[in-house]
Amino acid sequence: MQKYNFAEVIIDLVSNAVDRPFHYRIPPFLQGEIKAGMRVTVPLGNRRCQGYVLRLLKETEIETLRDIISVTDPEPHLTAEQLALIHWMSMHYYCRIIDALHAMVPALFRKEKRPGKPQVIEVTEAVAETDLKRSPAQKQAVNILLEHGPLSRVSLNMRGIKSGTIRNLEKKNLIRFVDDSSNRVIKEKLIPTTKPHLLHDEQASCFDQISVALDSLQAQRILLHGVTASGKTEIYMQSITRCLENNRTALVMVPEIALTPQMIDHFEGRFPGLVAVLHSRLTPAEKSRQWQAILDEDARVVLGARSAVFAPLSSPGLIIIDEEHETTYKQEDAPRYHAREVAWWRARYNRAVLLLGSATPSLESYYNALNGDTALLSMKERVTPTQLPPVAIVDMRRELKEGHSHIFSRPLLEELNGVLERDEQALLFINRRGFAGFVLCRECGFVVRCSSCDVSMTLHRDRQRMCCHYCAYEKPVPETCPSCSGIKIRYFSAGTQRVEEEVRKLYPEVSLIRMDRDTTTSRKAHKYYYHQFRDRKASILIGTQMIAKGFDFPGVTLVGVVAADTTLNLPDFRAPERTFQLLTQVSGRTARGPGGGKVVVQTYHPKHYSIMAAADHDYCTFYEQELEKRRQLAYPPFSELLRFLFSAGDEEAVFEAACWFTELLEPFDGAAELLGPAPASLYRIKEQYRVQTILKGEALTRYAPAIKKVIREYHSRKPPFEVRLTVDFNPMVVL
DNA sequence: AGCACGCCGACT
DNA sequence: GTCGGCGTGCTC
Repeated sequence: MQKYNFAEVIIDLVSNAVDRPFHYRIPPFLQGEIKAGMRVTVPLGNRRCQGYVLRLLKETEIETLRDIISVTDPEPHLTAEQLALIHWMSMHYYCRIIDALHAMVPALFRKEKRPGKPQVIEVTEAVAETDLKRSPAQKQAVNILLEHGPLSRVSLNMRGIKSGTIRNLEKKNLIRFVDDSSNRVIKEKLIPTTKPHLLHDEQASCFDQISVALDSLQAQRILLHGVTASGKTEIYMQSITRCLENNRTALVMVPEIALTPQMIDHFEGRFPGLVAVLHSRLTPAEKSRQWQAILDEDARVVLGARSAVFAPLSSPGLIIIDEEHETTYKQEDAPRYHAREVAWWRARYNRAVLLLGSATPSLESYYNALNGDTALLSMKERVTPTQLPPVAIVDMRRELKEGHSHIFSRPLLEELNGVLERDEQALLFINRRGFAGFVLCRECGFVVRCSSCDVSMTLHRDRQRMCCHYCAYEKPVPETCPSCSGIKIRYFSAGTQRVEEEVRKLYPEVSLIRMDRDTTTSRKAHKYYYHQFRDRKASILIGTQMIAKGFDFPGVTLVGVVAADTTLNLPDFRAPERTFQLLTQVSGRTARGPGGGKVVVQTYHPKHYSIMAAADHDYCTFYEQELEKRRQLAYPPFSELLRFLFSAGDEEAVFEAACWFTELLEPFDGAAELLGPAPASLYRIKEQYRVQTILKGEALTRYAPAIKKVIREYHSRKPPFEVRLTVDFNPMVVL
């Protein structure tokens, strides 16, 4: 048997130039010491670098080999699963190998020297004769240790013991650190502080089916489609319990915004001492410790946001993604992964169940459910029966025709007056995010669209042209409406500031709060306004996206959507889906109080299917229609998109680079559809011109190696382009 | 990334 | 005559 004399190493440097494995010789003194996944120090040029062993090799073609200098860890730093996932991500998301690795392991953990043996804390004999009445924190810590026996530092942290307390106890010689001799299986019984709730019929039937899946030990994907407040969280928790009983671990993902202290308490209450929490507010040291706890199997349940999808749980049996349709699960910079896709990869690798929960599932997940790739479970009842609010659609064309051209329609004003008279509260919602200009006829609602891509065309004011940023088709700006010949066809814009001004004009005495990116730069400000409004210090809250999610104010009896059209006419093929989800979400912001509530939606497209379906709370009709449209135009989920975005300050250079690159892609035209290069809808952002090319087709991953080659060619072109290229697989927004 | 190699302007 | 500017190219 030939020996592994060589190692394939990826260098820990973020650069396109070293985004490939390097081969090194394993010197005799390291023979048998080195395993895949270990960190090593290797010579590169005239210096030493950290690297990661991807795999061991028996032979290599490379002739100019150098020796590995040293190994960093006694045990592999990366698991076999992580190594495989890194490879998959670099192909699937067209990112550097090192970017995939960096996304997967917390920065500090990568740099730290790993402790040789895990240590646990035990009480010393001195505890018996020490009075801790005056230090309750220390007393609590000692009590926990007496009850459970020796515990690791993180285990104590997970039970609310601060690091300072541990330090003080050590100083007093009341505790000591010893090597951990236990075998770290579950060694404690679950003593939940919150009891499982009794499930109602629908919940019980869903839970039964999830249980069957969990017990089957096969990879399965389940979509739990449950209306708001139908009790999904309780199902999650009981499923986790089931999973732990099978001696496996569980991962729960929620959108960052939903990861509140209450949410964490909820899970820690049910699974005391077993929950690791991963989110962006942890300090690097805390994050690193949580990571170690997961590796040591101290934590058996992980709760976290997007990046928690990489949590190094040894044998996950259940991965839950709550609010699976949320776009925050897609990472917006390299590696541009989607947590739902990574989670499914991991579920397959580990033969685990992937449970996707949502009141408004993504088209992708719904489609998978329809064609049988995903099991579909539905819950239509709310736990506490409250009616979904009536939604009134206001036709803004008619308002105009009847001489009312104000941004607030008469029905909305009427409702607003009522709310203020009764001393209740209202939310006024205006979408501005990713705003791109479109042209709309105020008389008939007509919007200029591209006939082949079915997205709104973008107005380019400087050249006075309409442009489709998918296929680059152009035409002049119409002076009269092509549909009704009206003359009130113009650039459509709306903003929170404008809404605020108008409200102040109408109701000078009423106190109001505006929340958008301008007024809530700090997290503190966000919290402050939230509490101000909840404590009824203001009657009207005006805001963007950020007030659509997770805000529950019992005082709110009216939600006004000032301009549904801004979302609906975004030049993006997902615009109807986003509109439907948004309207459904904002509707959920009311009617939770005892008196119920109302929703008023203002639009120039009162008959649009996504608006009508949202108003009727009719999910199926919406999905059917939207899926049919996607099928006709071959958009996801019927295809995959690969977006190449070129950006630089020099307009000409951007086009030159984009054209050069797109020509290299031409061999794929036919196997897939090649669109562009075309100016991006948001053509200039921060002085940067943006041009894009889109590749649209099925199973694009087949071409990944060839496309990667083209990307590499672009980066190594001489003379080089001073134009940034970003590649995004299935982008969430194409603006 | 980081560092050497390399070929043109103002200094002891 | 040399010191040093940063453009280009490479690292198993």
